[in-house]
Amino acid sequence: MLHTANFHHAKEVANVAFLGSEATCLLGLFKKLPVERLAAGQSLFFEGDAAKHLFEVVEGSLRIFKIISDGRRVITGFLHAGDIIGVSLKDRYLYSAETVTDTRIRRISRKSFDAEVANSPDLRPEVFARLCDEMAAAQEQMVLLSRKNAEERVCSFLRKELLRVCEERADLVIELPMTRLDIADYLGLTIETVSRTMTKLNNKGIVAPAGRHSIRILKRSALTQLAGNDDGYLDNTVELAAYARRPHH
Amino acid sequence: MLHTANFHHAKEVANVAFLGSEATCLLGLFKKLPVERLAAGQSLFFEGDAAKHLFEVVEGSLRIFKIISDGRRVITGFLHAGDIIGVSLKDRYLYSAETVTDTRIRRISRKSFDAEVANSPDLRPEVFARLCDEMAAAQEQMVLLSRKNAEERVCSFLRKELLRVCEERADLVIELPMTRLDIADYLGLTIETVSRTMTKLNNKGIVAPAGRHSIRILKRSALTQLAGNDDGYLDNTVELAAYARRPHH
DNA sequence: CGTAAGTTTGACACGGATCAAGTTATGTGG
DNA sequence: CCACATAACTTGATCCGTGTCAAACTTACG
Repeated sequence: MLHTANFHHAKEVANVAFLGSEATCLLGLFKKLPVERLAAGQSLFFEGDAAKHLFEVVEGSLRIFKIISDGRRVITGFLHAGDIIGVSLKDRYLYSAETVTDTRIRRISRKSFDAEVANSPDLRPEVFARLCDEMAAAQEQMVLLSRKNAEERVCSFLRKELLRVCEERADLVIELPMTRLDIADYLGLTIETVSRTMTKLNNKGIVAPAGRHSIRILKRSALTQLAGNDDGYLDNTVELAAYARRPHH
Repeated sequence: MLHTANFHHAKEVANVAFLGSEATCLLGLFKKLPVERLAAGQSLFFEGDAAKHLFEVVEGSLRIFKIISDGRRVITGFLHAGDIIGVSLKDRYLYSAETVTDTRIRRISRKSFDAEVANSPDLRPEVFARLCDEMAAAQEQMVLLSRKNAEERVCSFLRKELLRVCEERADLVIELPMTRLDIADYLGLTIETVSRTMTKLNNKGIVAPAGRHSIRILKRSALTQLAGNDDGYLDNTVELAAYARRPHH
């Protein structure tokens, strides 16, 4: 089995049970741990490795992905500052993780993490909440991959990135640190289709180019519209009516 | 917001905190609760409803699904006896649930469930394990929807159903209680493509028809082969080598 | 036995993949 | 700081797998 190669191993300091840290949130568990730096394109761990650590993303972005036969890659998610990698894992990593940009992380052993969580009832709801959010995101992604066309996929992606950085802003320039290939492998498309779709959105005046790794959102509402309403219960009256009209069973 | 309409409401008996039940597994929490019966095609709850209950599937099968604009349906999973519905939920159901067959279920209020779990450290690892399994399944499904062709999808599905019922058997006739439309909406295909793919697998001598809701597996290994190895770390040497060969960043 | 729902099969269309070429960034060494 | 090399991206032409539309067939059930 593969090791976490290609990675500048930091010594595992102070990871062994400093119980009673009394952190009030999960990120608090990482606070006292040393920060490690990773250059862009480095591997953090591989799918199948023993899941010995959890990681806090302090700064930068990562991709997590799975590889199947003949080298097809599926990116199941991107991670950013404040995210924790590995909450939903048992003994093995279910995916590989690589940095997209230069990144700073902190790591905690699963052993310490589990011990802290077991000892602190306050933390359990947050672990649970993070798991649920991860699950909800996975389900939205299944919807996207199952039933959305290229334009809906790209708009969903841009909208998600937009919501992540600014809840309500007017400048509307978002950073997309990942490459087109990353986006394609995340959206279940090819790099060419992503590119063409971006061009189409330019032509429609919905977005405008702002450097290779940034994009300006001109019509936020159009983006939402074209994302193909997967907002679920916020307003699914229309969807459920259409569903009822559809012939099944 | 929609209510759990179309559903024969049972009175909510004995759901309020009978702490100290000392169940050693999650299913134990349901043991003393009354069984409810549902006919095929009944709704259990709708996406967006307040998630007041968790359900144990005692017997039968259910589908969980999301509906998006213009009525497109995505089935995110099927559930069977022994499964628990709603572990990964916070306040709202993220999907709708319907019975596929006549079904028997037990229900517990989320309040009781949470209280029992909070009070019993033994149960927490099982909650966590079920969440992780659900997450792992969701990721496999993302891989399937993102990068697999029709044949790989159908073979993956048949293989999954096969592994679910018999770990190692020779008779190899599996029940598929759901309709072709259900399978299609689960695999991100159309009913016609599912049908044609099944026919192709017949012609190849890999499966044989055994009634509308059953199928005989003739070549189990071929099925595994054609499923497009997403087995991850069990043997991903080949995949990783192919990935390394691929040009990126 | 008749009807309707579910499924299979066929003909054709189309969205996105593939193959190929050209263009624009990014980074590197002189 | 510029010239060059290379990676990343865009655009175009064509192909193919799956979707769509339509019809025939099968099964379940009243």
